[in-house]
Amino acid sequence: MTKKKEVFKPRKAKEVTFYSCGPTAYEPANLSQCRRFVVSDIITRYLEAKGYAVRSYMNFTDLDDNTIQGAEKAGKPLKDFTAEFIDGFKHDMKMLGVKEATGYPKASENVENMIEIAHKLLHKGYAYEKHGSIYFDISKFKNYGKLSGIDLSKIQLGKTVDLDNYEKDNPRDFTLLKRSTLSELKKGIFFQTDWGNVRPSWHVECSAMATNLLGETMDIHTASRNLLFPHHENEIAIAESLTGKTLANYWLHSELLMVDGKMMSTENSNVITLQDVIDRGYTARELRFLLLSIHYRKPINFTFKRLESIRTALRRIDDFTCKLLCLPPGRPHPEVAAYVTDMEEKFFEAMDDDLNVSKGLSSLMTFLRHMHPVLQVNNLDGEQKEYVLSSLSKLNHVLQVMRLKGCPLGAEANRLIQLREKARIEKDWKSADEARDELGRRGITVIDTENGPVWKRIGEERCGEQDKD
RNA sequence: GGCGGCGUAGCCAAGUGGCUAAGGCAGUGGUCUGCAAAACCAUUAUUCAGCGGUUCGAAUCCGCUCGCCGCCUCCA
Repeated sequence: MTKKKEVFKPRKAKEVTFYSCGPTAYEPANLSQCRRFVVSDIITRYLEAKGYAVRSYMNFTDLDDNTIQGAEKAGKPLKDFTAEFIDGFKHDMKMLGVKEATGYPKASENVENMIEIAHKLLHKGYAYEKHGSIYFDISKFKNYGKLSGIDLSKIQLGKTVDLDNYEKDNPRDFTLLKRSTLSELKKGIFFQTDWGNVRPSWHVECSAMATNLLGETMDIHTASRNLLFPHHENEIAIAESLTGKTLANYWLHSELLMVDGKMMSTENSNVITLQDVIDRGYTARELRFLLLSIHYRKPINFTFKRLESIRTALRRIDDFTCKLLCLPPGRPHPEVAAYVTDMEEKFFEAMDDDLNVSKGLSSLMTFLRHMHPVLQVNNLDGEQKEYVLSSLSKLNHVLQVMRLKGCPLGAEANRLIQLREKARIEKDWKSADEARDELGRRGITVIDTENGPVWKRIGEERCGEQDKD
C-alpha cells in the first residue's frame, strides 16, 4: 500500500492468509502467467520456511467474455470448456513445482455471493442500476486510487474501452453485474435477479471469492503488475465499501514477462506457453529456475538463449549435488561448517529483504565454489555430508530446483563403472570403451577425474517429482 | 496527457550514500586425461544511458535530456 518495503507482520502470529488472482480458463498457461505463479509460490514457500502456516487460495475465472466466447467457438458447453483448461493449468503448475493452494474457488460457483454483494452495495448507495446492469459509483468511495496512485480527473477516458457500449452515469464507474446478452440467454449462461438476468463482472468475482474464503481482511494479495489498475483498485472499492475494513494488508505485484521487449499477449502475437518451452526440449524445472532467478519486481525479457544459459548453470548445480549424493564418506574437512553457515545466513538474509532471490542464489553459487575442491579430494565425512544436504534442502524448500534425492546411480551402472575402471588400469581400452558405451545407453555419462570417475544422468526428471517436503 | 517502472561488462543480473561494483552465461589461460567429453581452478567493468548539481565522498540523492516498457475502468 505504501509502495515501499515494509516489515511483514501477519494478523495472526503463526498463520498467513494469502490470495492470488488466478487465470482465466480459456487458454493454456503462458510464460507470463507461469512467472506470476512461480512468484507467489516463492512467497508461500518462503513464509513456510519462516514457520508460518499459509492458507492460500487462487481463483479460476471461468465466467467472463473470454470463456463464453471460447466455449462458443469450440462448440462446447461452458463448463466442459473451462474444466479442460483448469485441469491443464493445475498440471502445468505441478510441473513448475508450484505448491498446491488450500483451495481453488471458481467464479461460476460463487455467483450467489456476488449478487448478494451487488444488493448490499446498492442498499448502501455505492452502486446503481441502469438498464438491467449494476454499476459501482466511484464517487462514493473516497479512498479510490490509493493503491495505484491514480488521479481519476486526469485519466484518459475510453482509452481501452468503447464507452458507447455502456450506459454508466460516469465513465469512470465500473460494472458489477452485466445484463445478459441474447446469446448468453440462449445458452443458459445467466443468473436471475431482481433486476433481470445478469452475469457478474470480473472485479466483483475476485472480490467475492477472496472475502468469502479469507474473511474481510487478508494478509497478502498477489498478482502481476498489469492487474493493479483497474482490477485491484475495484476489488478494494467493492470489498472496503462493504466492510469498512482493509481488504489486504500487503499487496505484492510481480512484473511482467516480455518477449522481444513487448508484453506477452495475443495482440503482440508473441505468446509462448509452457508447452512450447517443453516442445523445444527444455524442462519446467529449467523454466522455473529462469523465472525465479530475477527479482519479482523487475520485468523479464524472455529468450531461448537465456533459457539455454540458465540450463548450463543448473547443470552445474546438478553436477555438484549428484557428486555429493554419490560420494562415499571420507575424512572430515575443517571449514565445511563455516561454509554452510555462511551460505544459509546470506541466503535467508537476502530473502528477508523483499525476496531477493538473485542475491540469495549468489550465496549458493559461492558455497558450491568453496565445496568443489573439498569434494574433489573427498574431504567430507558422513555427518558433514548430511549436514550439507540438510542445509541445501532448506534452500530448496523455497527454490525447488535442486535434486537432492539419493544417488541416481543403480547397482548395474555401478558394476559397469567398476568394470571400466579395471579395464582402464589394465589399459584394455576396448573393454573400457564398451563399458562406457553401455553406460551411455543407460543414460549415464562417465567423467574421469584425478580421483576416479564421476558420473551423471543425461536427461531430466520433472521438477514436480522433486522433494515432497 | 496522467500515473508507475526500467537503463550496471559481449549477454543476463545483484547492489540505492563510504570495505577491492555480488553471482550466472559466454570468452580467455590452466589442471586432469589412453582417446573423448565433462568437470574443476584462475581470470574478465577505474566504471554504472547522457549532461549538470548536492556532498569530504554518488551507480546510489536532486534537476534536466535521451531511449525502452506497462496501466488508464468489460482482455483477463
